[in-house]
Amino acid sequence: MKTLSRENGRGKREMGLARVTIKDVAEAAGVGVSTASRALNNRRDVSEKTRRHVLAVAERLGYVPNSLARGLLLGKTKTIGVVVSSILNPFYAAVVAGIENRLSANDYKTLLFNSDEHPEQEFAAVKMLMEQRVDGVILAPVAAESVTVEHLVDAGIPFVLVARTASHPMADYVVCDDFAIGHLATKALIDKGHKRILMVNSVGNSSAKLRWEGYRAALEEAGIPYDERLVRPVSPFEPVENAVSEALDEGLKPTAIFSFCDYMALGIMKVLRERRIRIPQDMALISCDNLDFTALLDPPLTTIHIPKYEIGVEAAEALLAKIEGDEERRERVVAPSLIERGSV
Amino acid sequence: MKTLSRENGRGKREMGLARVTIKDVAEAAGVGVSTASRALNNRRDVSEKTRRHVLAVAERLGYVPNSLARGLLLGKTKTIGVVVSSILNPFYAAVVAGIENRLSANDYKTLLFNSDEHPEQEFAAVKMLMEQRVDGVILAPVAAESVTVEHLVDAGIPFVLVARTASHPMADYVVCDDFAIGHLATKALIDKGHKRILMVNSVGNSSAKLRWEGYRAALEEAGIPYDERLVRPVSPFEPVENAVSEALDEGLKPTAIFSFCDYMALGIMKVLRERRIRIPQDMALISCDNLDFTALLDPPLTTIHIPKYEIGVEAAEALLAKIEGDEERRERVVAPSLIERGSV
DNA sequence: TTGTAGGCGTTATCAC
DNA sequence: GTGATAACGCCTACAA
Repeated sequence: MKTLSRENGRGKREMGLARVTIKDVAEAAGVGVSTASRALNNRRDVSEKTRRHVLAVAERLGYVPNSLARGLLLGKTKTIGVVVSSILNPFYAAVVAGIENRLSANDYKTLLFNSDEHPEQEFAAVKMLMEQRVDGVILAPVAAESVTVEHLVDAGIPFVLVARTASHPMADYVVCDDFAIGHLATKALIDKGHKRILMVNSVGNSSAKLRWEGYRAALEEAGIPYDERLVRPVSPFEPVENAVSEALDEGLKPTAIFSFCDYMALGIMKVLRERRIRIPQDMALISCDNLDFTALLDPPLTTIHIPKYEIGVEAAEALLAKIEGDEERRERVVAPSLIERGSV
Repeated sequence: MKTLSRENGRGKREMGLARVTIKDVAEAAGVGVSTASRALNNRRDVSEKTRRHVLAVAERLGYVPNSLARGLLLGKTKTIGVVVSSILNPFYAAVVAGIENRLSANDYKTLLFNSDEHPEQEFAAVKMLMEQRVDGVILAPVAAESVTVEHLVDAGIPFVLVARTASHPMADYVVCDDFAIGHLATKALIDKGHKRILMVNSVGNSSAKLRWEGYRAALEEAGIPYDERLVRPVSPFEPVENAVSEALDEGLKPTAIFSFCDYMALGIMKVLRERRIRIPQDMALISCDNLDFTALLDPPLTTIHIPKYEIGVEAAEALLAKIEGDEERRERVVAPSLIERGSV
């Protein structure tokens, strides 16, 4: 029965891995394991003298506590799982940065997964997180109807949706006011005299739906008829360039474009540049996110600011509260704002 | 003695957490735990019939394997720790994306930490990773002289440096050829007739040092005297704008600027714009990274392409090989390339 | 204040 | 092909 342990032990020693356990520390310090444990965890019920001694011995031996063992015993890992579509998207990078900073302030680790906008990948990620026994999950759901959210609710894992919502009545969330975004952007365009506004939208998620509603509301308020053909849902797997080119070729004669995000705006600008369509003289362009490079584009991009980092921070706080046992529903909607620059 | 376990059990059940263990599955399926384990892990030494039965029962009960327990026993977590300065930096976002994709292809999880360019934070991150018992670490060291690297070597944890190196002779790494970058950029400027080239550099890390050497080499080859005042090391905590403004105010009369990265170039462009210094007519600007927005800046930025994603992939592969027991040293240096656009 | 022992959930070993 | 059992490293209730 020693085989397993010896093999493991040797394997690790060969690689020089920290094989020192609390038992080793206790023995070397000439105390019992529980005393060592108490000392290591800065508990009060140890004499100051032994505490110092144990700590010194642990240091000398290069003792590294094993979170796996601790997590297994305690049923808590101090780890939060985060699932967003892609960390390559600076929008989510900012959100995640906010989450991570807030979480680490409370001594929580962040386990990050990308869904790449695939519901299956999203689900698989959450499954992994459950196996890792994370204490909670922060999720930017791929779709409004999300099996993943269902699963999270069933499993009883504390979670908070971020940036996007899902239609589950139990879900807490921290999002930007997407209706307001759609309305704000469209109205800004209308105020400049535009009537035929091409909306290059995302598809499937809650933001796309709500911004579209905001777009329609603004049109209606201004008495401008809604033209379905002017709304282009672009899947994340399709290059924006194609969608824009198509729309432009169909003779819809838009005079302005409302882009779902700054990244799409980049593609749109590329197409316009190739076609020698000048911004804003021939075509106005407004976008969303306010990523930091937008101010230095040619022309500087008019965009809707979304407090990305702050949304991440708030999501983390909401989750922390839930984990601490706060039963209150959290439905936080933060306000966007218009950043006027040269593209409208 | 039941107190602890009962309390844990209840606590979890209250929250609805998956409390189903392999033992529960075994009992419900009417088999022993080892049989259940074999079935769940798709081992051959189980009859197809029982395998299917066990799997069905597990599914019905909503069994979620506990990676903590498994990791504790096996001494392997299938988790890799990654430490970069900041995921907010699109350069590292790309590197991490490459790492994550390659790793998940081999069923490894990625545990991500930011160092924020602080050696202490970097060290703390690695400490956490060790507590989590990660199987390996990928690190973009803050400084060339790194206690963290030392620590990693001492602990015997397989690791690979990425994007930057450290001066430890034992360290494997995957980097871009920073000397070549410095040389390439400087030469491109020299070829356009520039002689007074302001280098806005980073500080402390290996890339900064090597690019500076490349810069000097290119100058020397062209017979241009090296002027120390034209090299500006900018710490990550200092806004580039200040450094550039200062340099400009000192009457050094540079005709071109070599920026350490596209992000710094953004700040540089802001300053130049405020001062009504035209690019490239009054001042040439070349940068590094080739982030995707650079093509659409005003003017489009000439920059050195660094294969960020690929570097991440290669680092992951190198680490995987090490973990599999490959003893071979890995010192991979990938080539940069010049992307000529309108800023030079 | 300190030591002893049990168990968290899993898998490898060994006997059947 | 299957089942019992011993660890992995840790923390805490209890006894001393």
